[in-house]
Amino acid sequence: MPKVTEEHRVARRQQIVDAARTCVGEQGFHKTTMADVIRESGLSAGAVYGYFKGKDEIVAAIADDALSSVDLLFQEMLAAEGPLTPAAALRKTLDFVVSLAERHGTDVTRIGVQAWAEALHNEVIFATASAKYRMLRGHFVDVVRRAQADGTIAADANPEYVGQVMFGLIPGFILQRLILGDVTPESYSSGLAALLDKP
Amino acid sequence: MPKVTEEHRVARRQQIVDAARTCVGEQGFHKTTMADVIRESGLSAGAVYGYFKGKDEIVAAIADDALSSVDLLFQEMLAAEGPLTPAAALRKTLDFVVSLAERHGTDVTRIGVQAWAEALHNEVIFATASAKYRMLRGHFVDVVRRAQADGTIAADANPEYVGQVMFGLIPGFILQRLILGDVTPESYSSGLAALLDKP
Amino acid sequence: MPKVTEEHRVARRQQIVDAARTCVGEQGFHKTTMADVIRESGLSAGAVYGYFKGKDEIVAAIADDALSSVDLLFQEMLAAEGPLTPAAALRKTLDFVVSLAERHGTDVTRIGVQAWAEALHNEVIFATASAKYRMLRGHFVDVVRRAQADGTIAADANPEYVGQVMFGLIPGFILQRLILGDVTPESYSSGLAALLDKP
Amino acid sequence: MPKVTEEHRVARRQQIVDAARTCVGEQGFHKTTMADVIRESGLSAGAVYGYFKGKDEIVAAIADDALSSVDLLFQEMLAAEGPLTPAAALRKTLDFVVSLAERHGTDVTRIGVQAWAEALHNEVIFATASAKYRMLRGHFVDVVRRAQADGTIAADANPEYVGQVMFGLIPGFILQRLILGDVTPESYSSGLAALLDKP
DNA sequence: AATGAATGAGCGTTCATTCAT
DNA sequence: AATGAATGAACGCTCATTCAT
Repeated sequence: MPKVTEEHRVARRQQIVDAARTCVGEQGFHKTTMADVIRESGLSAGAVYGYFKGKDEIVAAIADDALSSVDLLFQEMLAAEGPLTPAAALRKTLDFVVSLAERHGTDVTRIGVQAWAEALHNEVIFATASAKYRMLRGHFVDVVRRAQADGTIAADANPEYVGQVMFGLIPGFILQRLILGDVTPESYSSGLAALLDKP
Repeated sequence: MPKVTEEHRVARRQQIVDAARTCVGEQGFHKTTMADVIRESGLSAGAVYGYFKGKDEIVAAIADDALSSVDLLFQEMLAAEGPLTPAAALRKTLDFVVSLAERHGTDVTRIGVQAWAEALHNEVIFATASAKYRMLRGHFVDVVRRAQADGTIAADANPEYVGQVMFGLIPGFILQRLILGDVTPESYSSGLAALLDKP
Repeated sequence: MPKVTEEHRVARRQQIVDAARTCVGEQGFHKTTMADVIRESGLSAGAVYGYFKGKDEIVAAIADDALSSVDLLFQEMLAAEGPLTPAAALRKTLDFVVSLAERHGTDVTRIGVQAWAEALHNEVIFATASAKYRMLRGHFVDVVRRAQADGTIAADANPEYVGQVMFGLIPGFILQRLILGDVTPESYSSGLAALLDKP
Repeated sequence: MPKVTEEHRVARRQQIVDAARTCVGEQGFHKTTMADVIRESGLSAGAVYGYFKGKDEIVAAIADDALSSVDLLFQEMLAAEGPLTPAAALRKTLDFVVSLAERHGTDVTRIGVQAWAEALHNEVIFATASAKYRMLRGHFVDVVRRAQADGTIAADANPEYVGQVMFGLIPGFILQRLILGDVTPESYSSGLAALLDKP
């Protein structure tokens, strides 16, 4: 039992998650078999089980990744002080979602949609989704609060509720992009602008 | 028990779909086994296979039902001539979604979310989802066109794009309701109103 | 429960056997399902079971028919008194086999081959095959005895043994015809003649 | 138990084929279930499916074995130069068939008869049977050609046709042995001799 | 006599996981 | 640490047969 560096372990783990993500992106959580993941990862069954207790743990790891990814944007976006209108925040988010979707070989948003469904029957993923989305929505609430400070949004509005709506626009964008294939950040943003700009 | 009426056949079929919906609502498409559906339906394996070619066909039937359900609202809503602001249409839709979710023993929106994920890897369900959602979104586009006629929305806006946004708000509502559990038609509508009413 | 004439019963029974023979000729005994037979016969499940106890009985009926068919020839062939050399008897038999095979829509010899296999694991069919083939072989033994009387065959030969050989040529003819497809009564007879006519 | 030698794999495969042959010999191809083969082999379901894609492949393997077995004799018989009369070749073949039948626990000729029936509805087995029997019959044709060189058989006879007859005697021997139970290489050979030796 | 919907045991096969090497 | 052959419970589905009508 030769000892192995921590780096090695991390790299191996990532190798497995990457393989699994590829499989899940192509076939979904349930059609993906451990044999698929093992083959794609280039490791042996025993090795994979040395890093993950079982399929559930791998699925949870992928779902976690996919669910977290949008959050990254906000860390830099909100760090930059200054005015950020809700419309601008949404536009940046949509652009980021698309860039995520087109990155790598696998469309992360497809994994995300899988995760939504999975969350309804899998406690671990439910907890992750719940936490990640509460945090993400919280960022939108922050944006709303800034907008209220700016006077862009009425001061007496409930910022939580406005945050629900802003956050709530994202899943619909992802879904239409995947299933109807005809939404773009431009079309969606301009549609929102038209709704906002009351004549 | 031969020589059975058409009604009987339809009832039996519904019995199976209902049983399957219950199972899928509780466990998801993939964890639901045919044995589950058979047990829940109270029929025998052979009987179930007399009405459906296989599991895929049952899954497609449930997904179809779930995906279609919201459309019903629009048939009456749009039939009523007269002014219908986008905000009002959305509010009515959300109320309807909640009433659907609370109807029966099974929350239809949970099936809907399953169907989104399934559509990404199942051609038949993809086609259904695509068709149903294009139609549903089309109804919102109609509402937008009326609003443009009324002057509620700028005449030079692209109604398709505005329709994308209105339709796009629904999945986010469903998802937050299921995963975060704190959105209501009231909160969501008032959040939207705050966003719309520019000071 | 209306009474039905005996003719009607016989006709119905034949209808079922014919349907079953067609199916078995196309798919073999085991791939043929009762549903196939029921569909092909144009009757209902209940009706079929009114005439036969079950699949085994139908299979036995078909096998019986197929196994019996060659015997018919001998009844007329032997009835005609006069010299009948073994070679001539065999030739007539082969011609008859071919005519049986090409009769109707179904090749009876294919059913026969099925029956050979089935006889090895099915007591009823074994008994039938055993009886029919013993009788058929007996006819050849009669031919041999006549040939011995004529001096065509040595008087001290065991006619049973010669009968084994003559009868034994038939399955090989049937098999080569079905699987190699290149034997004819002519080729086979002339091959036998060449073997017999020692230079 | 990883890292297994090629020998081990071959042995395991044989273990499965042997088990399957035993089952098929007792019950026939169709009554033999995978559960039977699995139980008889002493392996697990998964292990069996690691060596064969499915039941069809196992059936094909057994049929192939059974159909090939007689060919072995000819390789040594024909290797020995020198006169080999058709009658002698046939006698040797019959002896060999009987020795095959009595070898092991399973009578290979029973499997062979199954294979004949199966070939009529199974392309793979048809192809195997066709090839094996064409080759086997070819060996008899070689014997006939030698006999023509020796003057044992008329030079102007078609050796292919004589080969058909010689080969054609085997199935009839096998069948009578299995179904009538009263033929032996001795009785069959002496019957043939009586037919050949024209007074 | 005839119907055909219903039954349910049992089929062939898969796949997450283990453990001797 | 790593291997991969082996496990076996559980899956989706078929089909000979029955029986209320």
